[in-house]
Amino acid sequence: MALAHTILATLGTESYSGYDLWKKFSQTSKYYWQASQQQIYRELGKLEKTGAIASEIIPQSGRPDKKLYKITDKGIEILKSWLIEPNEPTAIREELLVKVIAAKLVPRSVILQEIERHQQIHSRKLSEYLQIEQEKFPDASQLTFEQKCIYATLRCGIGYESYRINWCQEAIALLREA
Amino acid sequence: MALAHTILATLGTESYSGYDLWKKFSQTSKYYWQASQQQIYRELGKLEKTGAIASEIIPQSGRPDKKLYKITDKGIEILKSWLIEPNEPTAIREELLVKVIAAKLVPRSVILQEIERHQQIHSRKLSEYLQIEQEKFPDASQLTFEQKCIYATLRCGIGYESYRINWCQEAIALLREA
DNA sequence: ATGATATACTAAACTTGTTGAGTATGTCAA
DNA sequence: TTGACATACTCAACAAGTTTAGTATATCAT
Repeated sequence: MALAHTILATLGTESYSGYDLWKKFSQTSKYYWQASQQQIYRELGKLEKTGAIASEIIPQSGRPDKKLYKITDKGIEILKSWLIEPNEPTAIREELLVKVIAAKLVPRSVILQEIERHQQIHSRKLSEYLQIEQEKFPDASQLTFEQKCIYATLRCGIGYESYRINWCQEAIALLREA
Repeated sequence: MALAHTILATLGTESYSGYDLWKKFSQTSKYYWQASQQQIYRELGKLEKTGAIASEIIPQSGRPDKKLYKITDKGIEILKSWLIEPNEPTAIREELLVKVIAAKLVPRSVILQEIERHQQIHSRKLSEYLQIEQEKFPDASQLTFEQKCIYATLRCGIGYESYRINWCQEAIALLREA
């Protein structure tokens, strides 16, 4: 459901082609929504059928033609009515914790190393996000409302990675003891 | 993929019927995996077909018969080989953040109230988890390895809810300012 | 000149997650 | 005695997410 709304929200600010949307999702939108190229193209097709977005073919020389999508008035209405509906918090599905539950079946080092590996992945993401924060949001008090909204999603990403790192450290300490 | 492994991991300790597994998932397993009754029954059917689990029908008087499932040697092997494979961290899909990105389309109070609502939901879960911690894990140093593994998943749940509450507070403060 | 990478999109099979209906029995409270 | 709730399971349709393959052109490094 929400991929459609994420696309509508992104097209609310600016027009994008499917390919550009995918790049946007791989870069800026990754703090809150992850989607593959295929998913985005399929969703764009559906959204165009319902009339929430409209496309225009942009011919390009030397490159394949582009389909530039923009949101329609109907799309904005769909987005607005979704915004005022409450939604449930995300369901938790954490593979790493399933592994922890089944840990006794394999040598202890297997799980400990996997937790450490995850910690490193999250550490790398955290430093990336902190760098973006320094570069793009050096002074939060100077931001417009729209910029604050984007900054809030970055802060959520920072909080998430920090929480993951902390848990990994705690779990390693807890499970390493004899 | 991982629902099958979560079921196998749960059946690794004790035999369960589909209904009991669902209750277990709604209670203890909820810190790391959420699944509906229908999903569990379907997955059990698949797992039995592949021979990872075996069922035994338990006749009951006054109640419908029970299908008690237990893990097979093949199931344990499947679980073990999954455990030693690395896995990627969970993809982030946070509807609330999509709403924050599109916030400018509706009055500011709409988003602020929704964030507050989420904060309350997470606060309720956090106090529930903290109470379970006090009751079941008063002294972490006294636990066996298996108990520590379960405790680690509870700590993850506590960390998650705390991170969500903190972010909600931060976001409300950030977005409330003029 | 060969392969890797980037642009730009389409198609389809498959798995996973959600939603709703249906079957059948028992307990407990209003 | 009627309805709500709990036990215990099956089936089916649909939406969302994953995986793989394909079309076509351009740049860049080895």
